[in-house]
Order: sequence, then C-alpha cells, then structure tokens
Amino acid sequence: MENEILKKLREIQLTTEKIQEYEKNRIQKWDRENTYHIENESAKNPFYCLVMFPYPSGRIHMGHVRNYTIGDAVARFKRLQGYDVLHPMGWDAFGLPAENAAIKHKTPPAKWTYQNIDAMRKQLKRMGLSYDWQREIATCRPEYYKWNQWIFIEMMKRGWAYKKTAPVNWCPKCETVLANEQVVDGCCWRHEDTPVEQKELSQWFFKITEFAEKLLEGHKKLEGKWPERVLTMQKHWIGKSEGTIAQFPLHEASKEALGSSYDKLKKEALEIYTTRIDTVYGVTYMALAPEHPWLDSIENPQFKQAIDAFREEVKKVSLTDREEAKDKKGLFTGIYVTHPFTGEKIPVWTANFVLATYGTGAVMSVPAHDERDFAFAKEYNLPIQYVVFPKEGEIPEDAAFTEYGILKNSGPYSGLSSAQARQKMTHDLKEKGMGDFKVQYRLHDWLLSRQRYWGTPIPVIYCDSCGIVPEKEENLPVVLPEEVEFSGSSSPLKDMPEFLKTSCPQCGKEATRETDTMDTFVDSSWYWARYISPRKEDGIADKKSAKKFLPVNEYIGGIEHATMHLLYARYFAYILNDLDVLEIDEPFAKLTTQGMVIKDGRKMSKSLGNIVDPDDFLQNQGADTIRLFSLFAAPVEKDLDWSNEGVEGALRFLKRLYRFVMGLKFVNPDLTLMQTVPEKKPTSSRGKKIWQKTHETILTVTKDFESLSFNTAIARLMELLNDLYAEFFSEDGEKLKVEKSSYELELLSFSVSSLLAMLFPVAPFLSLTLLEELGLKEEKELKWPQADEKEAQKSEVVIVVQVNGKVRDKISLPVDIEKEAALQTALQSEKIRKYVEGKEVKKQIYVPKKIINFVVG
RNA sequence: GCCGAGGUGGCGGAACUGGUAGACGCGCAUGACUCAAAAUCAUGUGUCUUCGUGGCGUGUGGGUUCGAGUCCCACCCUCGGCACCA
Repeated sequence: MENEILKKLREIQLTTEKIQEYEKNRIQKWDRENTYHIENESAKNPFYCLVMFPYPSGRIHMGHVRNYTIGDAVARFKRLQGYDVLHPMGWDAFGLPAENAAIKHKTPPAKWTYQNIDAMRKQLKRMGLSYDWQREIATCRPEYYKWNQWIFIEMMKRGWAYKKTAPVNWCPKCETVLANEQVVDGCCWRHEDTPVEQKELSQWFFKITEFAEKLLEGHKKLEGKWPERVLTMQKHWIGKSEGTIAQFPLHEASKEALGSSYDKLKKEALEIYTTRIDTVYGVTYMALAPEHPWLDSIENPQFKQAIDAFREEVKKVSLTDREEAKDKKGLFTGIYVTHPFTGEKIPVWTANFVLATYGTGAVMSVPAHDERDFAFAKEYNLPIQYVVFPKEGEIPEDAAFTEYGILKNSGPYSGLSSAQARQKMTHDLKEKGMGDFKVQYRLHDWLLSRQRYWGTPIPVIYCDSCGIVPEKEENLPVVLPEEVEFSGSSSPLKDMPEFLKTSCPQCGKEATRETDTMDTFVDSSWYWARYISPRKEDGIADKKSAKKFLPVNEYIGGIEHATMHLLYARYFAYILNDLDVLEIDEPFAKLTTQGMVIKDGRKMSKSLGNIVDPDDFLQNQGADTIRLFSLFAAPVEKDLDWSNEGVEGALRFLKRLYRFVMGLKFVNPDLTLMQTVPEKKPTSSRGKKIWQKTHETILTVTKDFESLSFNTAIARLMELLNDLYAEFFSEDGEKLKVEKSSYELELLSFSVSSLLAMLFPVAPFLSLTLLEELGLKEEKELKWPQADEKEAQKSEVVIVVQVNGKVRDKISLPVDIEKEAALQTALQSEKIRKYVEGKEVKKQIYVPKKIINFVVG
C-alpha cells in the first residue's frame, strides 16, 4: 500500500481528547432533544426498567455507577428491541444526613439537599444514562410528599395507621426512635458506638402485620423471577409459625403474692403461645417476660421487691443487648397457675429470655423438650419431665429432646404422635374454651414516626376537644418549612409556632400539629408508581397509564434492601390497590440484586482509604470505558473487584474497535450501515468464517442480554472483534482491502453494524459515533441485529476422541455426519489406533458434535 | 447455632439439560516497530515433566458413570442473612 495512505491509517487513533469531545457533545444533544422522554399515551410496547433511586449525598460512588449502568444497559437494549422503555430517575431526598450537615455547616437541610441533587444529576448525565429526566422526582418536594400524607390519612381512616405507646429503641445521639431493624449489635445503625436505650413513646404504626399472609402468598408469583435468597430472607423476616394459644387459669395459691389483685387476674387466666402443645404434660413451670403486665399486680412485698429490682436490671440493658446475653436469669413470682389438662399447680417465674413482643409474652416451660427451658431449669433446679420419646433410640442424656416423637405420660394422649397430639390437644382446649389454633408472625407493625425535622410531616392535628384529627384533604400538603435554623438537637418544628399552631379540622378551635415526621421508607415505598405521572396534581398516578406500565419489568438494586424496602414497597402496592389508586398486586415482576463494588478484596470505605472516585475516570477514560468495565469485570449479582488495570483493558478494546472501524472505512469508503442480513453470502474463506461468527455472536449475545449476563456478552463481542482483526487487519493495511466480487463489503457492513449495535447498550457514545460514520442518521433508527440460526452453524466441528475417558485426539468432522462414519473416522486416527489396536472395544459412545469415547478392555 | 450463596490458573472470571476445564480480560514473557520509551501489532502463558506430548489438575475424602467443575454422601473453609420467635 502507498506510504501516504499507510501514514494516514496509522494516524487513526482514539485519543482521550476525542473521547471527551464526542461524549460531551452527545450529552448536550441528548439533553437538548430530550431523547429518552416517552409519553404515556403513545407508548405501545411498554417496558418499565427501574433502578433504586439514590440518597442525594452529594457525589455518586462506584456502587451507583454499577447499579445505574446495569439499568441503563437493560433500558437501551430493550429500546433497540422496539420497546417503549420507561426509565426514570429521582431522589430519595429526606433523611438524616441532611440534618447532620445542617448542624455542621449551618445550611438548611433543604438547601443542602437541592445542591446535592444538582451536582449528582450532572454526574449521572455525564455517565450517559438514558433517563427520562422530565419524570425526575424528589421526595422532599411538597408535590411528592403530599401523597405520603394523603396515603397516611386514608390508612388512618381505615384503621391501618394507628397510634400506640410502645417500648422503643432510642438512640441518644440521633435523638430518635429506631426500628428494630435499625439496631445493629445493640447500637444505632448510624452510630456504631452508641448503645441503644429503651424509652416509652407514643408512636404511629402501619398495620403491616395484617398483610403478613398476603406478603407470603405473593412470593409464589415471584419465584424464579426474584433471587431465591431475597425470598428466603423475606420469609424469615415475616417468620410465620403455626401453634396453639392455651390458657392456664390462676391457682388460688397465688393469693399470697397477688393480694387484692387476685380476683382481677382470676378472670383473665394466663395466656401462652406454643408450637409444641404436644409437650404440655411436661410443663414444670411458666415463664413471663419481665414486661408482662401480671407482674404489676404482685402486692406482697416479699415478692414485689425482688421482682421490681429484677425488672429494673433488665430494663437497663437495651433490647438487643438482652438478646445477646445468653445467660438465663429469672425468679419465682409467687404466682401459680393450673394446668389445663391435669389440673396440677404450676409455679410462675419471670425470666430475661422471654420476649414481651412475641406471642403473649408468656410461655409454658418444658425443660425436657426445649433447650432454653432446659438450661433455665438446670440453673434453678426445676424439675424435668420427659413426655415425648423418639420412635427409635433413646432420650439424650442430660439434654432436651426437641424433636417430634411419640407421647408418653400424657394421660389420654399417650401413644399419639406429636403431630396427632397437637391437633387433638388444641381441639380439646378449644372445646373447653381454654385455647385455640393460632398463627403467629415474627413481623411487627411498621413504626413510622420519627422525632426528626427533615421528613414528611405526619398530617394530624391534636385538638383538646376532638382528640387526634387528620388534616383535611384539601389542606394537603402540610408543608414542611424549609427555612429553618437548628437551635439544638430536637426538631426545629417544635419551636415554630407558625407550623405548630393551627385550627382543628373538626371543630375549628385552636389546635396543635403533630411534629413527628415519617420514616423515609414511606417515601420509597411507592415512588415506582409516581414515575408514571410525576406531575399529576389530583392523584398519585394516572390509572390507565399505570396499568400499562406496571408492574415494573426489571427492578435493579442492592441486596441490602432485601427485607425492609422491598417488603414495604410490596405492602404499599397492596394498600394502593385497596385504596383503588392502582390495579396491582406485586409491584416488581422481576428483581435483580447487584453485588457490591470492592477494592483489593475489601469494601470501599473512607477509613480504609480505598475509595475510587468515578469522576477521575469520567474525566480521563470517559463514560464508555467505566461502563464497559463495570459490566465486564464480574457477573451482575456478584461482588465486583475494582481494578485500574482492568479499566485500561476496557479502554484498549474501545481503541481497537475504533481503529478497526475507522481504518476499514478509510480504505473502503463504501462500507456502510447494514442492519439486515445481506442477501448474498461471502465467497472468500475469511468471509465465510466471519459470516458464521457474526451470526453466532448475535444469537449468543442476545441470549446473554436477556439474562443480564453482560460479562459474557461483552466477551463474545471481544471475540468477534478479535476474529475480525485476525482476518481483516494487518499493520501494512493490506488485509483491510476487500473486493466487491467476494461480497466481503456487505459482510463487513453487516458484521460491523451488528457489533456496534450490540455494543450500544454498554458503550453508547463510541457506538453511536462509529455508527454515524457508517451512515446512521438518527439514533431512533438503530435496531437490535437479527441473525439466522442456520447460518450460525459451523459446517465442520471439532470432536474430541477419548479412549477409556481420556482425551487422545481431536478430529474435525462435518456437523451432520452419521454415527458410523464418525466412529470409523475416529478409529482411523493414528493416535487412537495406538490405544485401541489389539484390544477389544467393549463400548462406543458417540455424542453428536461433542465427543466419541471408546471403552477398551 | 439455623438458613442461604459460594470455593475453578498469579488475578477478575468462562464452561448450555454430565461430554475438549480455564472462553474473554488483566498480569507476565518473547518478538516486531522505535535511537529509546510509551502506545500498537504478533506469539506464548494451569502445573509437574526423564519434554514421550506423558502424568496431575475445579476446597477435602468417598461414591455413581464410558465420562463429574457439573449428580449423590460426609467434611472443611469463605461470604451474606437471621439469631433466646417458645
């Protein structure tokens, strides 16, 4: 080739300057033209791709990069396939960090939050994420949280939101109530070194427990579409158990301890919950939680003093610390109850390991068949009586036998199996009016009030004459004042008469507003619905459009939301359905949980100093590179180990691609965009090879994209480029020239166009730049490539020949060869003969296109 | 302790319903280009080896099978979740 052309060919290089230039131009164009905006009405083929919206902390981190790149690849892929993709983004904008920042920097939380949103929006745009920015929402805007309030009031009307006094976890540093799930190792989840205390407060709750069964039922629909472990975690979280409620009447021997309270309790009887009523004949004592109300009724100072001291001691330890303390402590209360089956007198104890919040806060203790009861009985020398025996073998020595078996020493029930006894005993209790079957859940009602400023105001008013009154719907939203000063640590709302003072919606008299705000999980429980109609003023979402787009087809986010957010969002979907806002059952038809981004095998964190800032890469290698690496380095659901060398490798691939396409176009100006399979097949041998490879790649990459296996899809694209390089690229430029008569130009047009289209979801900037060089006019014209199954077949295939299971040779055979012919060819191979000759062939195994195995003796 | 996921080269990771283990990438090595370096291109790269192309190789030990990373049993380790839930 002539020197001048060669020189120009060498100059074709993808530089960082070029990358920065075309990426920035493209972003401006997308922004100017609202490229990814879709209208609800005109969407014929809807696909809803949702990623978990971020808390606007100020900067995006690698976790965001990964999550949103995955979502974007899905959205772009589906768009090329012809879907009208709803791909929105917004801000989970309420929450604690804004308040902490306000105290630190003296900026109001609102201002701080809005600044952060602006900064992060810019970063996300720089990433090339194809959001419909016209649908952007921020949960801290009154237009949004108005609907939190509306939902709350509707729930309140139906008794699904209620107030109760409850012992709650209290973080002295946050000055707020923590949900049980926010307590980590006895400490606040945000202040790892601050032990949680107990405090009694009047709190707002959502009755999520009423939906426990439905939340479990709903899993059936999600099986196979949600990660198995998320479903398991939710099942455990809900913690369904089926057992028996049984009543143990008060025994008159209790009079001594209870004194005048005896008559009151006599009417009540002690109610317990057990899953092992079959062991009831082995009950040797009862155990009450230290919080159990019966303990309040003990009057005899002989018992009262010790019990009060014990309760005081237990109270000092926070709820979770109590769970950690394994040593079992307790004492006798002076109370006795009567065994419902035998009429025996049973002593009642109180014990630190009995949970007030589960069941009835009282248990029947069967040390012979429960490990905890056994340990307690040993500690306090209480009798142990075995009543269930294994079908075969012996009762373990000096331990509880906790398995099911056959009953003995159990009056009329002796001889029954555990399962039979549970049925019959419960049935008999029910007949006597002393018990019933009972399904119990671990799940608690959702405590939603927070003693915080930066959240949705709970829209209720306290009136001296009418009590607790919800705000009128026409007065919503109850607006959170944004211009505030943080005087101290408590909510500034308490010092704002303009917020506090109002009139009662019922009687009109002067009244006071609630100053508690809502848990931010309320915001994120229904945001997926708001994206449908983000600006709608008279409702949450247009019902018709919602029906079109919901449920979400692909929801992508972190595994850390497996229980709380994902359970609450499912719950809210049911609620919104019942409120006739949406027609929906499960909100997320499919869920993908991506792994963490780690560095050097450890989680990225400030303290370890191993944080990688996405901005550095965006400003140098560009968005395509960072996207490509994020998707290539690990399967979506696994942790991704960040590697700067790996990033360089991703950039190298893009540079190779650029050089190939631009070089090819330079030498063959007729190279063009070709989005359909060429009519004529190439005639050259290199052409035939690439023809087959292109078809095969299209088929496998399509499959990989469907299953979100981006890492393998990218590997296949790299292979295709490697093959193209091997067949059509040489430093001297000679191989680049193609002859029209061999149909290689059509082939290359098709192959390169397909490669670029398949790369588009991953690296849209370079992909579009090169496609435009080939002649693409409008991004909208780009389609996902189609291939022919038949053309993807290789004519010859390498078959492995084994002798006695060991690979001895590899031979190339036509794909459609008959079994006998294949075996004969294999036997003729020198290498095989060496191992087979003179021996008896006992068995011949032939798996078409795969393997031949001779078993010789 | 219980539940779940997973252990594959120097590293990240491939391998469809049992059928060439290590695709693709990183790293490394050698060569080409260059005064040189970088970049780029080409070749090689599990391990041992008496270099016969043979032995050994997917956490460990057994088993099923013509054939096991894949299936079965036991165990070890790592990660995630739950943890006195009666």
